Parts: sequence; C-alpha cells; structure tokens
Amino acid sequence: MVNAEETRPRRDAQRNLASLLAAAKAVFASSGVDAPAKEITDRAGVGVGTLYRHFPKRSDLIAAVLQQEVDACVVAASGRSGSPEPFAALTEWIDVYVDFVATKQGLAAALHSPDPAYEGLMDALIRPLAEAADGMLDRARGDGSVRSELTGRELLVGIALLCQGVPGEPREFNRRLVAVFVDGLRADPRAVAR
Amino acid sequence: MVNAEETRPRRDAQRNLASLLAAAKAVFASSGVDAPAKEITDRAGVGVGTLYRHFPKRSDLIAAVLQQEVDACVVAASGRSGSPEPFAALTEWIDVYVDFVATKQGLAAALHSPDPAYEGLMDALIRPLAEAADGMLDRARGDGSVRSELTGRELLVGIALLCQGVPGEPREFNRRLVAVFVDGLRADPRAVAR
Amino acid sequence: MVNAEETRPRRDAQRNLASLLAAAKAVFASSGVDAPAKEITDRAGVGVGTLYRHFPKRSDLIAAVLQQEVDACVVAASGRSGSPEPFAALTEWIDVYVDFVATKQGLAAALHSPDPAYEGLMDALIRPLAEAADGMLDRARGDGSVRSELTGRELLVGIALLCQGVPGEPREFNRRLVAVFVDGLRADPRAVAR
Amino acid sequence: MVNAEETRPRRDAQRNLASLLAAAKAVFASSGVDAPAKEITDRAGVGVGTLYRHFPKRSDLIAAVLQQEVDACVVAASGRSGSPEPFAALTEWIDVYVDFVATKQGLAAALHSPDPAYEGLMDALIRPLAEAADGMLDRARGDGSVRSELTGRELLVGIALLCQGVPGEPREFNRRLVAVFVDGLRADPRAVAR
DNA sequence: CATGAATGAGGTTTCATTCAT
DNA sequence: CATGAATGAAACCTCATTCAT
Repeated sequence: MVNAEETRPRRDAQRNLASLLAAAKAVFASSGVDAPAKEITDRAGVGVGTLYRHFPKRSDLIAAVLQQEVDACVVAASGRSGSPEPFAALTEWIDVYVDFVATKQGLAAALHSPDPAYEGLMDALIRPLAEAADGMLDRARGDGSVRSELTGRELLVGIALLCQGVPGEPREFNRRLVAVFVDGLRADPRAVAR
Repeated sequence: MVNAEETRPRRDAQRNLASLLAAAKAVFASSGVDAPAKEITDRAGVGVGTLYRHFPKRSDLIAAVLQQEVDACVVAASGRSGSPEPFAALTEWIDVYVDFVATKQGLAAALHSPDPAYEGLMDALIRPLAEAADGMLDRARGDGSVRSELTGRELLVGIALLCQGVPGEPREFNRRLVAVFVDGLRADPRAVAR
Repeated sequence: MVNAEETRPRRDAQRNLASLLAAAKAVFASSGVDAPAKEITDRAGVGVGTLYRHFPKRSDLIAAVLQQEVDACVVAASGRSGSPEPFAALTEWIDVYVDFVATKQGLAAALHSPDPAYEGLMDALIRPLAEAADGMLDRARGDGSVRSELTGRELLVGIALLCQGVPGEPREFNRRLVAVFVDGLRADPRAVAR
Repeated sequence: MVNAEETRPRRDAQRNLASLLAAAKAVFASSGVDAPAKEITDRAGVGVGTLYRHFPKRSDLIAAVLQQEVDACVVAASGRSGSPEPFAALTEWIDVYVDFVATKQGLAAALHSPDPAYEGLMDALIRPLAEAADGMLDRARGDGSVRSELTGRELLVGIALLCQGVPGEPREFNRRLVAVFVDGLRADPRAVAR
C-alpha cells in the first residue's frame, strides 16, 4: 500500500476547501450571506463547481464558516478568562465574544431564517460557548456579583443581537448597549419585576 | 362642481395605496423585506405598475411601511404611559414598544443595509419615539430609578435589536432579554466599568 | 350667431395640440422617435390621455410632426430660391433643405420602418418638396448645369440620407457629403457608367 | 493529456458563440437591432444566459456582428478590385461595398446612437475598409479621374448612408443615388463651391 | 374633453445549479 | 476532482394603452 499516494490527491482539495471558507467569510462580511456564489468562488480562485461539490447547499457553507469561527472563539475565550474575580472573568470573556460576534454580522441573521436547513444549527454551534458561559455565570452567582437567572445561551444570544450593526454607528455604540445588558445581570430580577 | 378638496387624490388611488401598505406589511412580516414585488401586488390586488408608481424604490416602500407603524406606535405608547411612578411608566411604555417592534422583524434589519437609500432613514423614523423615551428616562433619572446615561435612541435601538426573532424561541425569550437590558438601566455605570 | 363662443371651447384643445406637436418635435430630436410618451406629455404639460386622443398611434404623431416641418420647409425654400442662375438657385434651395432635414434626424429613419402605418407616408410628405425640386432641376438641365437624370424625389431622399447624423461628426461632415452628391448632378452619367 | 492548445476555449462554447453571431445577424436583418434578446437566443438554440455571458451589452453583440461582416467585406473587396484602370478599380470595389452595406441595414444606424458604448466603435470597424479606399482614391487622383478631396472614410460613410433602405424602393434605387455620389468624385470641388 | 392612475405584457438581467470537458 | 460554460427560472422595471373621474 503506497501511503504517499493515498493522501496526495487530497492536498489541493484541502486547499480549495480552505480557500472557499476564507473567501466565504470575507464575502459574507462585505456583501452579506446572500452574496452571489460567483463572488465567493472568484475570490477563492476556484470554479463554481468546486463550491457546489463541497457545499451543495448555501446553508452548508454558512454553517461551515460559522463552525470555524466558533471554534476560534472558543479557543480565544478559554485562553483569556483567567481572572480570579468571577465577574471580571465573565466580562473579559464577553469582550472576546463581542469581538468574535462583531465580525460575522450577517451570519447570525441568516440563522434566523425559517429555512429548515438552519433548524437547530444555531444551537449546535453555540453549545460549546454556552457551556463555557454557564460556568462563568455560575461562579459569578456564587459570589453574588450576578443575580440574574439568565442562562449562558441567553446571554450569548442577547449579546449577539446587540452586536448587530447599526448604520451610521461605530462598533462602540454596540459596546455601550452590551455594557447596559451586562449591567442588568447584576440587578435583582425581583426588583425589576416591580 | 365641488372642488373643496383641491386636486383630490382620487378615491381609488388612495385605496390602492392603503392596500399596498397593508399588503407590504404582511408580506414583509411573512417573507421578509426582499420578497418579490409580485407577492405584494398580488396580495394587494393591484398591478405591479401601481406599486412602482407609488414606491419607485424598494426603500420607499419599506420606509412608508415603517413610518405607518411608527406612527401607530407613537399613538399607542402615548396613550399608555400613565403611571405616576417614572420607572413604572417607562417599563409600561417599553412593553408597548416591544409589541410594536416584534411585529416588524425584517424591517428594521433592512435598515441595516449599506444602501445609501436608507441613510438616515432609521433616525428620521425613530426620532418621535426617541424623544418620548428621552422624556421618560429623564423623569426616571430624577428619582434615581435610572442611573444609566443611555439616550432614548440607544434604548430604543437596543430593545429593537433584542427583539429580533430567534429561531425556535417564542416571543417570551426576547422579553427576558429585554428585561435584563432594562435592569441594566438601574445600575450605576461606574460600577460596570470595573 | 355668437362667433366668439363658437371657437372658444376649441381654444385649449388647439393649444394642447400645438403644445404636443412642439413637445414631440423637441423630444424626437433629443431622445429619438421611440421616446416614452410620458416624456412628450410632460414637456407639453398635458396628460397622456390627451396625447392618445389626438394621436392614437405613434405614427400619427410622427406624421403630424413631419407634416408641420415639411410645410415650414416648403415656405422657407420657396422664399429663398430667387437666383437667376438655375444651378445656383438649386444649391441655395438645397441649403435650406439640408437645414430642414438636419433637425429631424430620427424622424425620417422612422419612416423606414416596415410598419404598414408608414406606407406611403413619406411620399405624401415629400411630394410638395419634390415638385419644387423637379422644377429647379429642369431649369438647371435647361442650361446644361445639370446633366444627371435624377428626379426631384431622388435628390431629396439622397440628401436626406446623407444628412443622417454620424456619431462624432459635426454637421459640416454631412454638408461635405452632400456637396459631393450635388457635384454628381453635373457629371455626365454616360461617362460614369464607363 | 494533450494540452497543446493552452486553455482550449471549449468546443461547444465556440459553437454557441458562432450560433449567436449567425442568429444575431439574421435577426438584426429581419427585426432590427432592437429585436428582443429572446428572439436571437431562440434562433441560436441557446439560453438567454449564454447571450449575456458572451455579450454583456447589446452593443457588444452589434459590434461583434459588424466586425465579422467587415472582415468578410475586406476579404471580398480585396479579391475583386483587379482593374488596371484606377477609377474602374474603385467603382468595382464600391460595388462590392454596396452589396456588403445593403445587408446590414439597421446595424450601421445603431451606431448612430448617442450611447457612449458606441463611441469610436464605428471608426474601429471601418478603418480597414477606409484604408483600402484611401489607396484606391489616391491612385485615381493620380490619373485625374478623381478630383474630389474626399477621404476614404467619408466615401464609405456616405455610401453607407445612401444605402439605407427606403420603403417601397428596390435596392436599385440606392444604387442610382450612389452612382450620382460617385460621379461627384470626378467633379472639381472648386466649381462646386460656386 | 382632459387627466393621470392603473394595468400588465414584455424586455432585461442576474444567478443558482447542472454537466460536458 | 476541478472547471466554467450553459441553462432558464425568476425578479426587476418600463411603458404603451385603457378608463374611471
């Protein structure tokens, strides 16, 4: 069995796939998730056929791009939250997450589509992050710095929504909104209800 | 010849315009703001030409639909916030706004487009609401129930973002997020910064 | 019999008709004979319905505009050709005709259409001019300054064709072509054939 | 793997392109240059998309068709003008040109459009023919059979204009006009100026 | 009679997707 | 496997023409 040849024919396939993901990420960011396929393949330097071979449905491509980014975010986030203060650790971690979310504007929105292809996709992607968030929230609740009963997933989704681009506003605008939202975690829900 | 109403805008034209706005509102809600024009005109029972006569650009139609809804919201909101308690008045008012925002999912998102046709449109539409919000925030700051320096516009935009539909989640989900956000208004911004 | 009132109700109709002709002439010149009807009615300051009342078919309007111009040309031409020299009279007259033809670029071309509505229209319009041309050609043939057997109609059509606009070329360009064509009238056809 | 012909342009693509040119030529002749794109693609047996892939703008198609025909004319003309008599050679050559021009009625007219896409197109196409014409005119001037200073390009444009179809008239009609025009070449320009 | 709103056929153009090479 | 030409459905938008007012 010639091992050298077994993996050789896959080399360029692998490279094409990587090119496509990189191109899709960039194009999604600049032209939205509905950008013409041609725009993506041109940027990737491959033929359209190659795109369809790897990602038969548009949702497959979106999911792959998101997956890639989520993975990167999980790594980035886990490496940061080193503070001994639970709440500080949480906010540091959130800062990383905000940066992450900000780069994929249209992507999340695409997941809001009623297209069944996206069913459950969001959850699958968000799960690893949500688990990390849950852990940090629990620790923060332990020392009383968080009184809200919000779940990690809710926190992440809420922040993602608040990070949607607002025309004419800089990223800083979204950060202010997120800050208020995070402030809300500290408040006593009881007090709010009345 | 009774010419009291100047060059009267023709009864049927008026009706068609109303039909179009109603149809567009419904179609935008069900199929998104990029829905085919035909879908809207069929539902309105008019020809495509009529749509283009009244709204040459898609953005004109979106703006008109939003305008109509904002107007309705201003009326609805002003009629509600009757509580003597500033913060309670604010939250009651927000409840109305949340209901309003929830009905136009895709619309606001459309305004996020980089299309220059939408430049400043959002602000123009949101202004009347923002002014009302500013008033209520000021009053609430007066008795210390609000410590955040968030502007009315920021409050409205933030809530609008948090009300974007999340697949698989009921409206209640968004309400919980909004509740946390509103809780954040009560927190001392200083404390948040660190 | 109240004469003043007999023509009164026709006044604005008459004015509308004149406005339409003037507007059509201008629009045909600037945007071609296929220009949108709206462009003409807007410029004329009347509703589209008025255009269709007076000129049910586009060819009716074109014919009317041409008729008007031909009439003007006949008058202008007959007032000029006063030279005692037959050939000079002819060329002077041709100068007037060239000016006339130059102003209605697309019009003549429209008559080249296979549309049966235009059948025979050109001839009917050109007849009065052709008769005048025939007379001048005959006189010029009398003193030998014209040897070609070209008919007046052929002369007019030939010049009209040579006056079609050539992109990037000034009117002078067409005049040079016409000059060569007119030179050809003096040559002995026999000599040309071999 | 035989890769002699570099990135070969795909056999069927080549065929489609040829079909499109042939179909366009025929359709332009029968229905004019503004004929619906569908008419052309149907006749060519290809999808509309194929037309737009090869010729994104209508002017690209027109230019291509003309180019093809001009090429054919250059070949045809160069093979004919074999007479030792300069003027006879010129008229023989013109006969070929007249036949050529007569087959593309609407095409040249299309170039008269003010559309900037046609800017300079006519000249580029006509250049090879104009150069040939200049040569023949020079030779004819050499023996005095041509006294006009008309350029080759002017000659070609003039003839092209005179060959525009006149409704109700046979091709012979245009030939008579061209004959007079060519006669004009022999006249002394001085005499014309009067 | 004049008006201009409404109509909708008809043309253009784009792009997702397939499939020959 | 990759390529990109071909396809054609689908959307857009314009405008000639009709007809209610």
